[in-house]
Amino acid sequence: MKSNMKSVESVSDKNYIEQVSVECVILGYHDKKLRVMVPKLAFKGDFWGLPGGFVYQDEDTDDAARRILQARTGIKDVYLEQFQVMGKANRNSRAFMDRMIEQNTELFNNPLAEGQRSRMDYDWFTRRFISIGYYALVDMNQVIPQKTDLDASIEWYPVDELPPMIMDHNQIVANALSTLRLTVDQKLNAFNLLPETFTMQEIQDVYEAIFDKRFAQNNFPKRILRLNVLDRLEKKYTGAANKAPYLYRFDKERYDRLLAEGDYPIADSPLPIST
Amino acid sequence: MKSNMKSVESVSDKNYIEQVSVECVILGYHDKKLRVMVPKLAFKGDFWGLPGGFVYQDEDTDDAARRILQARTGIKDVYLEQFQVMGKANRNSRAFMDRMIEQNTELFNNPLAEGQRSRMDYDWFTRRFISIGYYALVDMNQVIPQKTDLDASIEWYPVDELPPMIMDHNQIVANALSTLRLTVDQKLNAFNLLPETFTMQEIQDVYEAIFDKRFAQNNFPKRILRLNVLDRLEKKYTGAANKAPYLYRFDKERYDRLLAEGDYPIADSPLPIST
DNA sequence: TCAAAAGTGTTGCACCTACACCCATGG
DNA sequence: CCATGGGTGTAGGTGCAACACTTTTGA
Repeated sequence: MKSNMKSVESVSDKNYIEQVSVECVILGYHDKKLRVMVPKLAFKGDFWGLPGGFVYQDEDTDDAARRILQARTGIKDVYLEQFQVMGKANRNSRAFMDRMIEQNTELFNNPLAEGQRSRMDYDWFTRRFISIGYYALVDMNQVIPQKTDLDASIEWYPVDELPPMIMDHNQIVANALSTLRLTVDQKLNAFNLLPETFTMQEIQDVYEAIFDKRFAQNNFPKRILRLNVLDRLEKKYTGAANKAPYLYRFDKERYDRLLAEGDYPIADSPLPIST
Repeated sequence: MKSNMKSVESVSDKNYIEQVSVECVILGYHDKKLRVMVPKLAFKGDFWGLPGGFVYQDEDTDDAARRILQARTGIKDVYLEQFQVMGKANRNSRAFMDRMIEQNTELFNNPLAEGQRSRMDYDWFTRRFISIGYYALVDMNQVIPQKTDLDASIEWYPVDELPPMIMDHNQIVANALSTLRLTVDQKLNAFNLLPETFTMQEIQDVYEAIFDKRFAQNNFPKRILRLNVLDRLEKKYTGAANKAPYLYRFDKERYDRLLAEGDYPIADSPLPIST
């Protein structure tokens, strides 16, 4: 495992927790579609895989996810939720690694490669891993996908047009979406997909993208304003030949306060807004 | 770590995945209350802790949870859901272990104890652990709590009268309940808390226990029958001086079929029933 | 005949859907 | 003054909460 592996070489010495990994589903929104940031690996053979990594001994798993996200998104404060553990005994990267090595023999059969270390890294990587799935919600306007030196490319793919990914990564994305749909009414986290301020139509479009379903245009504002967590700001003059829409901002402090005061007992909050 | 530790001695040789544990919240229902099965440890000092354990290299995490559950409940087929990962870097049992050893010096300062192994086990146990939380839903009528040789007692506690447990275990129970409340309408798993057949009043009582909230008596049957997953059986003559209620059975096959056919897209299923 | 609990019907309210209509803006 | 899209109002339907009522059973 030469050159390209250099950046993660001696991975077995890195003071990681063994056999535990973190996988990140980075979700963004643009042009009425939810999108996932997916890197393509810098090897021959068209391998796509979710951004992932390992957990240092002295690091919260949340912080590990944040570190991995920052490398690809460049931003530090990311909305993050842990949503699932992949814990199957036969869950390992051996099939993928073998396919990958087979199609990149010139890299891996190099007699100059540090044979011992390669073997150790191969064994380390292909053990059974318990993987913790996180999803992140980011404002695509603030993020320029950053290639690491393991990536051939890194791009946003609409959730319904994902490339075939390695291992169980397509399934992981599907699970992340299910969880988002199930919990968005409790967590009110969809706003993280938009800029600081947004119009009513934009947030409605986001909800419609999340649920792949249209909502009534007159009720949506009523329902979402009833939550009492949006501030209405000045109007947004776009230069278009129509009425200027109002801008809104999600007041996270107010939401947290309502939660803390117990006025929002999760079981009977003034939700759902997504029915 | 003598005598009582014998049953888990040489834990470091057991081919477990390192620094990963599983904690189980075993939920039952009786007398209008949700209850949790909580063992009390067989040491001086009143230590309660959730049933937990470790994951073998060749074992699914789900199966590890099942194995741990079977030891305490005696039953093999248990409804199980993974709901959270505790991943804080400072999450370890050192504070608990030190308190426990302090109050049980006669066991741990015994010069006959195998000093080396004790030390190794102490170090193994008190490392930082990433813990996977599962909750189980069981029919209390089918379960007799089984003490393992680590338990002084094992009992059902109402969720609102739990003893103070070690580490973050009280918080884990709270999170399990939040998850149950959030997902019960999608998973329709509350039936696992009752026997095979049950009356309408019983399942309503279960929902009321889960949500700590009353539901309208006339609407509840309508809503839950609308789901089209309950079979109405013969009446149940109890000998009581009142009308005999019908018995119902949850038809899991029908539910699975509806899910598989896509008639129940999770996002807009004919739910919720718990509003 | 009565008490107890199961089960059903009625009324009012809240919210949702569908549709129509008004408003602000720039050309 | 018109086209465009934001924003709001109305009418009909559905479902839920509260309450009252009927039914079934054993004593």
